[in-house]
Amino acid sequence: MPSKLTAPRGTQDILPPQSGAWLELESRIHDLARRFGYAEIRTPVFEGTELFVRGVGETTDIVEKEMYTFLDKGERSMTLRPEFTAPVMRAALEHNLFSQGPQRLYYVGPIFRYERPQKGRYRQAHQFGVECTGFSGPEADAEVIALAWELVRSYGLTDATLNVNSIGDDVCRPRYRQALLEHFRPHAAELSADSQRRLEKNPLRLLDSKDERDRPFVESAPAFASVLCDACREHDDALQALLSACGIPFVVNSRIVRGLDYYTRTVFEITSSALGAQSTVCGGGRYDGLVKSLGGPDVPAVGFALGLERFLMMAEAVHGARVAPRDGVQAIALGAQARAVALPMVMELRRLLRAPVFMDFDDRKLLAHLKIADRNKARYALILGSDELAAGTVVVRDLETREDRRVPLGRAADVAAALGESRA
RNA sequence: GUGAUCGUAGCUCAGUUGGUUAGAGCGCCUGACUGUGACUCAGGAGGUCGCCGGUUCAAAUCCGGUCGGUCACCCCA
Repeated sequence: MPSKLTAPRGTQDILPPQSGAWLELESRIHDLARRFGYAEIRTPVFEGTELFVRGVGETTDIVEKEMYTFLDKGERSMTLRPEFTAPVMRAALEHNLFSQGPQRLYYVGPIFRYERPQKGRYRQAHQFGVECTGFSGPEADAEVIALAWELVRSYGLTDATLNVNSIGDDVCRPRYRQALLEHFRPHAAELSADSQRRLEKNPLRLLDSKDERDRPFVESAPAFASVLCDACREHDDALQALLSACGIPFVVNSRIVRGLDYYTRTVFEITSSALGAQSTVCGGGRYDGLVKSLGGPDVPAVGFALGLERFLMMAEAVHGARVAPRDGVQAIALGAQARAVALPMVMELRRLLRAPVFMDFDDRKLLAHLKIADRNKARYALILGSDELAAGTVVVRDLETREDRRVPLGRAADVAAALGESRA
């Protein structure tokens, strides 16, 4: 292919019929969130860079090397959002939402990360996520997890696994860190180069290393559960009991640590074998310190982000590409005169019917028009030629049963009724 | 950022040790069929062989670079 204009690396165009799957997912997301009592929030696609540096964490990979940052014409450093949590908290803070009690917010939209693309990973990706603020108890954790799981469940994604873990709080995390250091340090020389580097910086990260050399040490590492403080222990136990009571299947996975700095206590991931190496479709947890660190009140929060591209990949792996059922009407008018009569009726039908009404304006033979109807997966064809015009009728052909019916050409409502699909 | 691998019609791919005008299937258009679709048959359109440079009498084919796709590492949705 000649190197003409192409979509930037790591981005993709979503064309029909794939865009149909997106539309359906998004509409189910809005419906699901609404039923859980969450309201949508929309924030700018770019923000001042400082927000992400403070909100996501200065030493995280996202901030260190994955952000699309640029100077605007006023010399301000701006960044395309690499995630939603910091912007949502910023907006909530800016508009004083926290002084109005607990908030249940959700978002859907694109995020940007400058990474090498691979399966399930893009430079522009789309996320659905929720943020539940103002509740410090495990019920909020359970609610948020239940919401994410409900989406997975409603799609029948049977190969998904919910992994839950606790990474403690200010009291016990330092203790755990210490325990890990003591565990790994004696074997430092035997660890992978990456892990040696991570050891002093962030020993928690060693736990999700995929390197074979690290495996034996990771497996024998102490679980966070062994050093959890009483408060965190209680929170975690209660969460697990709630999940069980709600009939949500989960596994406790002590290797789930999450990469963003702001998490406290509960962390969880929904993973699937259908996604290749990027096996996480949804990740989230509690981040009680985030709002305060952004200069706001001490408000607890839980949330998650779910990758739409990855979710759709899972859905396709389980269900295959969907075959759309026949739906709608193809209006076929033969000749200019017939078109002039048909067009107003088509417009009227588009008001009366819920299903799509297709019409091609080219001068073609009936045969060609029927082929187009077939390609459009129309259920009915409305045929208006010179014979019909003279008789004041229109032929309604059921493209599935191949039955023809003649109905009077008078009112579109009669035609709609003949199609038996008029809108309530 | 690192590594592997691949770039030939809209799509999926052939193309023999470098050798004339680069092929197939699907899709698209037209016709067989004055007005009744998934089948059939016959035609047709569509390609600077990703791009740039090199080797050669000769490059889709060999070499180098570059861009892009894919997969993995890192990290994450």
